Amino acid sequence: MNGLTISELAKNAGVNIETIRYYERLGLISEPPRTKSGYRIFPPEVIQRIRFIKRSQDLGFTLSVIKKLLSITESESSGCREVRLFASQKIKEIESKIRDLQSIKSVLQDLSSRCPDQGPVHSCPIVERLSEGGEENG
Amino acid sequence: MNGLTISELAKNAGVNIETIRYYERLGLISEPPRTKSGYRIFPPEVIQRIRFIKRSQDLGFTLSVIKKLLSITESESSGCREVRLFASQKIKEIESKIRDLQSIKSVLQDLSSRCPDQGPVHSCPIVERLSEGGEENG
DNA sequence: ATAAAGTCTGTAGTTAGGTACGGTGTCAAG
DNA sequence: CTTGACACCGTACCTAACTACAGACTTTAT
Repeated sequence: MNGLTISELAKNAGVNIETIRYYERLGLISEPPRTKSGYRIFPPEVIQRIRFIKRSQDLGFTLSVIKKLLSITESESSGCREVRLFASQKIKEIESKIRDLQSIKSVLQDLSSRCPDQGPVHSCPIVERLSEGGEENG
Repeated sequence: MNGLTISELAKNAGVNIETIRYYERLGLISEPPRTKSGYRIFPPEVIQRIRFIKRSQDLGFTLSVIKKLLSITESESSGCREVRLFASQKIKEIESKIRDLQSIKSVLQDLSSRCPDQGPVHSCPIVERLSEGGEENG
């Protein structure tokens, strides 16, 4: 039998042992067969599966999204379209996050540029802005 | 005495009561005086302080950074320079985050553009990329 | 006087993605 | 047969920033 113990799998996939058991609990990898004494024996293709998970995380997918993604790639009935849908949704999310960050950045840059970089803090426009906020008063 | 109860403060500052007690535990606001029966009585300026905290969060500062920021704005000896340092550090962080997101986005866009949006998943470039990764093989 | 609303404390739960530990059982080498 | 490495399970811990709850006490309104 050409299976891997949990630590062999961990080494091959580049993750912690506990992470594997965690993924199993979450249903990201299926429960492997066990030896008569209860040790997990993983089929080698689980290495690829864990790498898939890790690469997907790098692209900003959460584990719950990855779980769905995996089930799509496994089901025979579904195809490219659904996967592409995931991707385009994620692109939208990323774009919106970038916009948020850019507007925060320009606020900070504006404040910084008006800060004399010397003198007491009570004349600092950054602090003023944080202290007083915009126009709103409730 | 013109103090606020915790719920008055919460309403004025736009936060939850529990959040106020949480900030107190973290040392973001100082322990207020109490009535003889133990109720907190907040000086009105705490409203501004909590708003300061909230606005700083909006700009991406964590509570621990905000705590330092608050101590700077309170100390007489320190000034603009330190505050500006915080801001420019945060700008750098934001820029790096934007770069990360942009590179993730272009990977996804590239994959999406090569996806035929039909057909089975085993011919989908997105899935292929996730399954096989780049060149590395360990 | 009594009920409703407010406050107190300490602790536990939440989300996300793990990591660590304690106590026990198992496998391979010498 | 003993030692050491490995594995098992369940649970607790971690960061971050809250949020909720139980059970007791206080204040306010009627």
